[in-house]
Amino acid sequence: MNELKYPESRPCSFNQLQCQEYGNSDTPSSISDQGAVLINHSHMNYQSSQQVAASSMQYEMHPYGDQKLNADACSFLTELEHNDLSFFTSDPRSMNGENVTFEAYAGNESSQFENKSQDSPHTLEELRWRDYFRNIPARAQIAIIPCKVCGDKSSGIHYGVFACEGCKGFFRRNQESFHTFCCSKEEDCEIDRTNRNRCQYCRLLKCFDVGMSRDAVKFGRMSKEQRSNLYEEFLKQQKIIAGNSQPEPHFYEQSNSGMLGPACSANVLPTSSSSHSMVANPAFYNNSSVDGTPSSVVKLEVPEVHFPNFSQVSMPEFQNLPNIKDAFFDSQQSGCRDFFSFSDNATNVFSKSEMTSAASWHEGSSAHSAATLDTADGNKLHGIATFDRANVSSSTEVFDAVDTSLSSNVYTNVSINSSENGYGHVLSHDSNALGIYDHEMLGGFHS
Amino acid sequence: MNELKYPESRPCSFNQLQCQEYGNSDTPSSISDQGAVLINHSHMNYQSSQQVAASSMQYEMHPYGDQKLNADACSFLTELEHNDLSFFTSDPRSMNGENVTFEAYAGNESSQFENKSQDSPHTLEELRWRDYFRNIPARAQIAIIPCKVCGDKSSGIHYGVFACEGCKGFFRRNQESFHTFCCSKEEDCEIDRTNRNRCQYCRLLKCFDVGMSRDAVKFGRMSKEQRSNLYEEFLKQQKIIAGNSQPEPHFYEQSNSGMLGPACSANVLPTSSSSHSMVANPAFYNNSSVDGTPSSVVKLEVPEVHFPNFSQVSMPEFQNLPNIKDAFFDSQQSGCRDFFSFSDNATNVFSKSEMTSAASWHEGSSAHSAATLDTADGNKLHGIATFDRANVSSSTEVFDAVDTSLSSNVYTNVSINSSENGYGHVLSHDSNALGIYDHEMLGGFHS
DNA sequence: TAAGCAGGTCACAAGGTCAT
DNA sequence: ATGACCTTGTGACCTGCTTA
Ligand SMILES: [Zn+2]
Ligand SMILES: [Zn+2]
Ligand SMILES: [Zn+2]
Ligand SMILES: [Zn+2]
Repeated sequence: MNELKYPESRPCSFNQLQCQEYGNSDTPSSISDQGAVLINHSHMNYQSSQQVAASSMQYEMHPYGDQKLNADACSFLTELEHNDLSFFTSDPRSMNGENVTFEAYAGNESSQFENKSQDSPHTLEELRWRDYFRNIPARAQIAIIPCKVCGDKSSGIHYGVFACEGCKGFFRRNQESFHTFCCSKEEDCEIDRTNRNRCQYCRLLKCFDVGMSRDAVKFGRMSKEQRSNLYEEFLKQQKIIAGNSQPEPHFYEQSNSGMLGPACSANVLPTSSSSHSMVANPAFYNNSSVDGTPSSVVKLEVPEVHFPNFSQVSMPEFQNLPNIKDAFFDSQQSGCRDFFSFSDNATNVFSKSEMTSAASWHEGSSAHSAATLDTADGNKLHGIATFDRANVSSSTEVFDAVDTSLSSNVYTNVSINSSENGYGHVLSHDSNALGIYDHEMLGGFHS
Repeated sequence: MNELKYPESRPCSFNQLQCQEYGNSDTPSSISDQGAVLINHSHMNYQSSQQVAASSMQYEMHPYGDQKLNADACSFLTELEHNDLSFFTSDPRSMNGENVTFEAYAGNESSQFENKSQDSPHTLEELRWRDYFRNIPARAQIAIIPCKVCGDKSSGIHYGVFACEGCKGFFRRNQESFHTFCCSKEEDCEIDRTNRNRCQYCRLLKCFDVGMSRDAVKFGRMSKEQRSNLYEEFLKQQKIIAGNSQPEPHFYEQSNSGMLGPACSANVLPTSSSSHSMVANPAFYNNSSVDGTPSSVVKLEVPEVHFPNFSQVSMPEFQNLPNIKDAFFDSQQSGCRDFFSFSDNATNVFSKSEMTSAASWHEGSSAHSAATLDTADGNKLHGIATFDRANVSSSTEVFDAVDTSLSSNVYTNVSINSSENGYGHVLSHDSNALGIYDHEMLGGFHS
């Protein structure tokens, strides 16, 4: 039975946790004769603790300046094997609630997350990839990063460390008042989400071990560099998640409708229209009776999955959701692989989802895009975005590359000529899908 | 326990501040009988809720509303004596990790620091001098100067004093509305970057103590005097930083090679090559046996000074230094004076160093530059930069003004046609110095 | 013009609350 | 005692006004 006690003195730096004196020592935890634990923590000042946190997160220097990288973002699009990409791009600066834009990047066939080297993030594709994910809001990225203490979903950087609400409160309480903890085992209890409350001693120990400290407190909003570091950590976590996922093979039929452009192995996805619900509707993909009769029907095995925070939300409702300012929905192509990330920018992020199918089409003044996704955790998601085509068309680059023929309601094999970042507002999934194409997509919601 | 109150009325009079004690004890750590550590944490009153008026502190009105800085101590620039300047210039926007650029200005021979007149700042020389130091971005100078309140990096003169963004905002908020703060200790809490948020009372107190006041607000751009004062403050800070290093005196020889252009009183600096170390190498200047035999030798007493953060760093190591993204190394010429500034952009800056000699030369695809510097505090620094000549040549302005003859391996007397600031990546000091010229230089490291 | 700061903004985290 | 949720101070960044 070991006892962990610590003093109540105010700015609790680590050196105050020492047993005999207040000077610093690098000595790790040791056990006294009586079994009481003497914990020696090295003093951490503001900077050093930041560095510890950073190093523990394996931060790498950002390899490129923030602004310069978008320049040639889409230069490789001409190399696309499948050029039947349909998307809209516009200058994000011209974005607003009404102005719906859509962006697509093309890359190579390799999966951005699975295949990229952790150490050499200097390929153009990876740079583009990173540039993309910077647009995922910090809160969503933070939620992906586990608590350094217990592995639960972190809620931010607390006392210098990514930590969950629980560990944050636990650490705070133990900073505020006097406590004496004991470990009934070997002082090496594993701390995870489920058992973090079983041993306060080891939990507090771990809090210190991972670097939690009042001296590491950082107020105010993140600097750009910190934001970049957060992004790096997020990326790292994405890779881990992607590496663990075992998506099950799925079958779906692909058919050439003959309506699409020559280079497009087109498919027709008949859909039920006008559901005005944000919940994914498998019927959307299975229904074959639509006005525009497809030449062939694609069947997709699709579980019904609700988009978190968007379930059962009609389009007008969606636009007025209090927590959602706007939504972005952009795509990134790398060969024929599809990749999709969806987030409500609050707590839930579905990233590293393989897109098994996607469709884009026009409908009067609207442009639509739909996708089916295999998420990293084995679920399937469906997303449909409707864009105000009139607004999109006002941003030049877009329709230069898009077949705007409404008569055919399909996209032809078009080349992309815009490299700007754009965001597409996801307004609803109500639409018809008349074409299918393979590409990588990324999508998310800004809140 | 003291309470600090002050009214909301705009010009917050100091004498309206009141203090009152309440709250927390400052119990230090204690050791239990069994040797277990008992650590007492005081409750930290994030926001004082219960305050009781008691003893009032009397503050006197701050005597100065406007912060008058020291008189300008500028040096005077004379006409050019030596035009044998060799350098590279390029648009910094074209810079990248591979693209090394280099820029030089000419100055006169008189010592900027030692010989300058304090009282008559209106000579042509002084004007030039001012024009010169204005080329050190004010923002960079400001960043060197610590916040008078907490010591953090200041962002400018706020409410009359150099202050960081945090203390600026803190003071503003407390001017805007009524607050009541309490100190849980002795009203003398130390305010630094780490703990500035632990006692609002003492922080505000210090704001006043250092002279922050709405009456001291200064609008608009800096006057010349203010700009000069900023520079003085900057220099002062530099000296403090530089004073922490204790370089030992060192010898080096200087010789006239006769290989340089007509207007250049050329010298040859034999060097040991390929040391690949960022530390200044006196042998570089002492060695007289080189391919290009010098015609005469000059002996100078030179202390060996290591560039902070770059000591003993080989070129490959340097490029992978965790804290350094890239480095800039640029020079600015004004007349024939040499000026050099070296910084890791974090904590250490060696600026206003007189360059007593400099050399540039080509070596295959590389361009090199070496310099010896008399720093403002009387030390001497040595720096050598190697640039990828191919990349430099791709940025136009550079070689227009440079003799690129590789056969002679020297620079001729060329005229400078670019005044832009350029940044060069310092990759190593490994090189041979075959030419010497006098010019002003600025160099530094981006981190 | 451009430089430079006051003030505003709002992303963030500390600390408080309270149902469990 | 815990932790999801809330309130509030903080400060990095931006905008607009002012002045050289
Ligand atoms: Zn946790
Ligand atoms: Zn335990
Ligand atoms: Zn400060
Ligand atoms: Zn205090």
